[in-house]
Amino acid sequence: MPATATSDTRVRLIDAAADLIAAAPGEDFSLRAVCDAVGVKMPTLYHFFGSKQGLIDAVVERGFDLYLGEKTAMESSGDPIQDLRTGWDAHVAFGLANPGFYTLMYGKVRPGYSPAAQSRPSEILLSLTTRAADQGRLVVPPEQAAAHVLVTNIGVTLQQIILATADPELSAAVREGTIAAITGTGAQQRTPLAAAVEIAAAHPDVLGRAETQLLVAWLSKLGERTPETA
Amino acid sequence: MPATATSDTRVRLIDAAADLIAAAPGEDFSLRAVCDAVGVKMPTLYHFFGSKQGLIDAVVERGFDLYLGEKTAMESSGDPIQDLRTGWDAHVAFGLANPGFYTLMYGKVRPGYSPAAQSRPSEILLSLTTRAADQGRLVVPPEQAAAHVLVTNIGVTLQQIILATADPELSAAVREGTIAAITGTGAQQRTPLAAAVEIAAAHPDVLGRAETQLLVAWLSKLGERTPETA
DNA sequence: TTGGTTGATGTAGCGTTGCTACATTGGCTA
DNA sequence: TAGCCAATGTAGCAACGCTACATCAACCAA
Repeated sequence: MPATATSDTRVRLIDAAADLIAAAPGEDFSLRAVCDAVGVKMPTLYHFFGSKQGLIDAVVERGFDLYLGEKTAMESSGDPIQDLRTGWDAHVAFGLANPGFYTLMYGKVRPGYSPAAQSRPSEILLSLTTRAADQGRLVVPPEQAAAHVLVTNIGVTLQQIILATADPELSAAVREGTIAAITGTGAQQRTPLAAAVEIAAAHPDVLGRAETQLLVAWLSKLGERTPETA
Repeated sequence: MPATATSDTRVRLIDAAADLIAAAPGEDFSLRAVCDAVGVKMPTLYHFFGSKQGLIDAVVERGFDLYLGEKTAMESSGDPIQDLRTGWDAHVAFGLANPGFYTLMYGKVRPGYSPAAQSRPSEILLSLTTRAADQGRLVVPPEQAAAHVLVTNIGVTLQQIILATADPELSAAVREGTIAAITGTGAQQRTPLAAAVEIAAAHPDVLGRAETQLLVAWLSKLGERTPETA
């Protein structure tokens, strides 16, 4: 009797499937259980989704919508590397909060297959590494940096889902290790600020004399106020 | 009529299952297909393995036997960190060569479940990090170092299985990034200018946001025009 | 009004799946 | 020789993904 907006039934089927998946992440689920939950017979489901994989695809799409909805809610800090950090933590947090969605989005291991919607967050990631590269802060191409971040971020998230335990210490360690690897930042023995001052002073023509003088002053101030970088 | 050694049928069932799994890694497989391949009926399979999961467990066990057989074939270099590198590469190589086994061993994501046999390679890994820690070469506890290595190693392997493409460059980058993270030996490959950018961007409050942005731009320009400093 | 098209749903049933109750066989041992 | 037990077959169950077909309501053109 109903038929409210643009196919309410379709949405309810996706919701029911997502609920069943969330109740048993990583496990299989029955289409008949989905239909029973909505109060509809199987041909209706097949009318909308064509196959079980079609329904799963729709659920995955919704998962990425949810994920990106949370992610775009946080504004950029202006620093791409810092954005990488908050993006990493958001990724892990989403996986732990939604293991059902996450295992479908990133936990299905089959050669040659990955959900099309994966490209959406991947492009955001790539834009961040590209900005970092434009600022000369990467020691690897932005594509490889993005792949490096994605692969380790997924690995650390899947592991925590399997253990059913959040391990923020491990996540932070892998995160910082990854960022250090793509930026070339490691344990320092000499202060790079002093070295940067030398380079600038040796090439006053590149920026102009006044700008160089100001740059040197700023670098010195930075060195005084950030003693941990020495 | 046969009945050669200690249950030949059991071994042949495992072999047939492994073949089917290898033919379609990550996909499901049918017990009847396994039985047909061996020329036996289902109750025989159930006599030996009790359930489908029982058969899968046996296949996984064989997968770890295979993996550890390859792994223990390579002798120790004497240096635990170097052993970590060769162990990493052996792990990735095994996953790429045996995606069917590997997805069962490390690719099944279900909260609270992981194959018992996983502990065998994990203990080898932990003994390596423990030796490294005894030599004072780790900046984190050996348990966290082992977890860090395992998680990134699995992540990089699963990704390459999904893409059905070996990416030795990415694998090596993640490997070295991970080792640098647990040993604290940062790759000193980047220029002091990039390091200065890093410090400035991490402390935008010292100079102010606009000034920091200008400073970053100047340092980047300086880097482009003074290639000899790289 | 009429008649046809289209989307949405139900009835019924197909073949396959994991699994099992039960019967049968064959070799080993008491 | 008698009995036990591991190994295997026969037959079938319930649940699964999927589909041919019919039905019904809504819309739209003649």
